[in-house]
This record gives sequence, structure tokens and C-alpha cells, in this order.
Amino acid sequence: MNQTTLSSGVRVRFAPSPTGYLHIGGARTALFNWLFARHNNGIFLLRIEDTDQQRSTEEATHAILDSMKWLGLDWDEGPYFQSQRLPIYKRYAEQLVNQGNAFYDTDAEGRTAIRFKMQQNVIVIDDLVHGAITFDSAVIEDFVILKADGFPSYNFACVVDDADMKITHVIRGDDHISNTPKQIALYNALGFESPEYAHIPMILGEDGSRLSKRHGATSVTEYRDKGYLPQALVNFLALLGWSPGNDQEILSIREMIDKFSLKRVNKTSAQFDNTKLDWMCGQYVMNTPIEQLTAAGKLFFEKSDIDTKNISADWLFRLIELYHERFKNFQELVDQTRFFFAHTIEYDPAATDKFLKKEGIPEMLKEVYSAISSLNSFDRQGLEGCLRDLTAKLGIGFSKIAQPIRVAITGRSASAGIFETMEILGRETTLKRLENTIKNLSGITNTVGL
RNA sequence: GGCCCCAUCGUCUAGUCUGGUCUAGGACAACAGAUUUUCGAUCUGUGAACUGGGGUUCAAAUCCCCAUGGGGUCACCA
Repeated sequence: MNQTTLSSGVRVRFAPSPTGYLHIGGARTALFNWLFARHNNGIFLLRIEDTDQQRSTEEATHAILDSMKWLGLDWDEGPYFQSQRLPIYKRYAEQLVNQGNAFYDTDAEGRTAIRFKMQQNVIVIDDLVHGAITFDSAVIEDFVILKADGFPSYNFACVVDDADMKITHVIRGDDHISNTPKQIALYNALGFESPEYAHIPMILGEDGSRLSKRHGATSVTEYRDKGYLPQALVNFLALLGWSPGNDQEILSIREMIDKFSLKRVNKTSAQFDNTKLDWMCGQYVMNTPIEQLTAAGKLFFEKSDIDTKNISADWLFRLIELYHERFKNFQELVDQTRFFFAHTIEYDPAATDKFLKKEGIPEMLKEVYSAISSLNSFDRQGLEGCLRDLTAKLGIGFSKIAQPIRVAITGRSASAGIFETMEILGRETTLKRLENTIKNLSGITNTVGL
């Protein structure tokens, strides 16, 4: 028993043009098609619409395919390339000319193309998410179907291919609504049966305008490079324009497939909210086993010019375990933990001013130094006991000592727990950083308070 | 501008098809509190919306019309 006999007959496609990376909107369109296909046990195919010889690049094709794979959107057929199907379009274009539905037309620049002759009538799209949409085709002018360079135009290639590839449902952004009457006219002229349409709402930038570069990250690649988890992006994208119908926010791929329905797709465009994506990715990080995060995290440390050659797998595991609930993407993890790896750490001026450049601090850090340097076991329990004893002896609150130590060994005023941080940093580095801080401070504190 | 689409908290949305159970629910964010060695995480709580106007109806967030606002599209780009 093969896929075909099991399938519902549903065939959908994602048809990007290779003129750039896969952007968020395209990814969401691909996802809805994929979800629809998987839900219906149908076929999801990929078609590269590379009919613009000027703007199409092979790099873009690779970037798109890579992004699809990274997101886990696997396809059953293709990728097909329109540039390799030129004879097919030519044949149909000539057929339309012969039928009297199209004509040769030479423009002012001397280029001869084939233009489709629009009929005067009313065209109705029976859209699966919008319902009936009516157009008066009198407002649509005759349009080019085969360009002077022999390549088909978008609307024509799209129709010929969707018919040829037996696409049953066209799921695409609603910026294509105004193309649809042209395509329906083409189906009619060619004698093909029109597929069903589902025009899904667009994704807008955070200010409500069309998503563009100035909104920051707009490509799937950028999110991958920042270390977002693909499942989190997929989950977030799925909830932009679709909802399972209940209050559930975190859904597994399986649940998305099971629950996906075009009936539950919105008509309203959605603004991309990076903050919520961050939250969601944080949820995924917390729910991902540390072993997995360690493997992926290692790659990010290396990419960030952090030498991991002398780092043991066990040490990395403990580091990520410590930060498990503190990072939302790997870029954040790297930023937060850089001081663990650095030979010389950078000190945040605000933090040193507030917690180190004060009277009595060097003396206190000296006490800390001598207390912990003689510890038998330099681990979190040992350190905690030791330092709690010290604060008791000195008669001060624990917070008085924790922040100066934190700044001294991490360079910043916020980090994971101070005992755990010292433990993972190790005795040698911890003591060295304390020592350096004490030295650097000696000259300074004398002047403070004068 | 022509044509087309859309309209619930700041944001994503549930509720709209099949009016009444909606003094409109959830999530993110915000704010307050709890916890705490910092930040975060976590827990508790608070504020926050049916664009406006007309209808229809015993009853409208839900149906109809108009206005307004937002978006899309008008290429030998896709």
C-alpha cells in the first residue's frame, strides 16, 4: 500500500520565487500548505518559480530549501523548476493564440510578447477563507502570458503548472487575491478545472505595515542564526492567522497537524510580535532535554569565536543545565555566558561603580579570597557553607557580599546563582578574577569617600 | 485614484457561520505583590477591547447598510 492509495487526493504546493531568502511570511504560507497536506494525508510539493531571469539566483534557491529543511517542512515532490519547463508554457501559449484567446503584441521597445485577451464578464472566487469574492473582469486589462525572452509570466506559469501538477488547493497570501480572477480566466480558456482557493492573511511588521527589512529580522535564516529553535518558530507561525480553537498556545507538530483546518484560518492580517516569539522559544528551550541543547549550543559557541576545544562535554552540559531556564535562544546563551570562556573579561562600568568602587570592598573580597581558597571541595555546597559562615562572622547580610563577588568574577551585576557560577568557573579562575579585582581596586578605593 | 480584502484588550487570538449562557475568555507584554544572593524563572493579583453611526430583532461583538480606518493590488516582478 503506497502513499497514493492512502491519500485523500489533496495536492498542495509551496511556490517561492528564488529572489532572496525565505521570509517569515513565505514560511508561514509553506507551513499552512504543509499542515493542510499532512492533515489530509495529501501531497505537498515544492516548485521554484524562477521565471525572472534577472532576479533569480541559485543561492536563493539553496537558502529557501535549507530554511524549509530547518523548519522541518519536508516535501513529497519536487522541487520543480519553471525554468526547465519552458516548452510546456510555449505550447499552451500558442494554443491560446490559436483559439483566439491570446495575441502577439509588440511594445514601444520592440519586444514581442503574447498577451491574454480578457473576456468581459464577472468572475467569482469561491474562497475557502473569505467566501465569495466578485470581480468585474472589465477592470482587468489584457496581460502578458509569455514574455519576449520566452519565459512565462507569473500568472500563466502558475496556472499551467498548478493544472499540470494536479494541484487541488491553492493556499497562498491574500496579496494574491487580485491575481486570482486572471488565473481563473486562464483556467477557463485552457479548459482546465480550477483548484480551490484559500487566501490566508498576510503577516505585517510590528508597526502594522508590510513586513520589510526595517522591521529587523524577517528571514528564517536570521532566526536560525540567532539560535531560535525551529519548532518554536513553527509553533509561533502556526498561531499567526490560525488557532486550534481553544486556549492552547504550545502545540506539538503532531497536534498542529491533527487540528489544522482552513476553516479556522483568520481573515485578519497579523502583526509579527518578536516578544511573544521569544517567550515561546524560551518555553521550548525549557522543555528541551539538556543533552540536545548541549549539542546545538556547542555549535553556537564555536560560531561565536569561542574556543571549545578544551571544553569537556560534561562541563558544557553543566553550564547549559545552569542556564536552562535563563535563555530563549542560543545567541542569548552565548551573550550571557561569554565570561566563562574569556581570558580577560569585560567589566560593566555601571556594575563596578555600584558594587565594587566602594569603601571596604577590597578588604571584604580579600576575606572571601582566603576563605574559599582553602576549601577542600570547591563546589556549590561547599562554597555556600563557607560564604554563609563568612557573612555571619562579618556580621553582614549575604546580599552585601554576593553582588561584589558576582561583579568581580563575571563582570556584570546579573548572572546565574553565585555558588553555581563559582563552581563551574572553577577554583583557579575564580580566585584569579578575585585577585585581579582586588589589585585593580586598591588604588581606587583609597580615593573614594574623601 | 480604480478595484479588492479586512475591522474584539498595546500584540496574537476565542467568541461571529447556527443572535440570548459575553457584566466578552485565554496568551504575550505592562504594572503590583510573593519568593530570592542579582537577573531570570516561578506563583498570585491588577489594568486593558467588541472603530463609529444607522437599521433588523423581545434580544447584536454576532445579521444588513453606510461612514471611517488599515492592508493589498493595479509590470514583458512574483
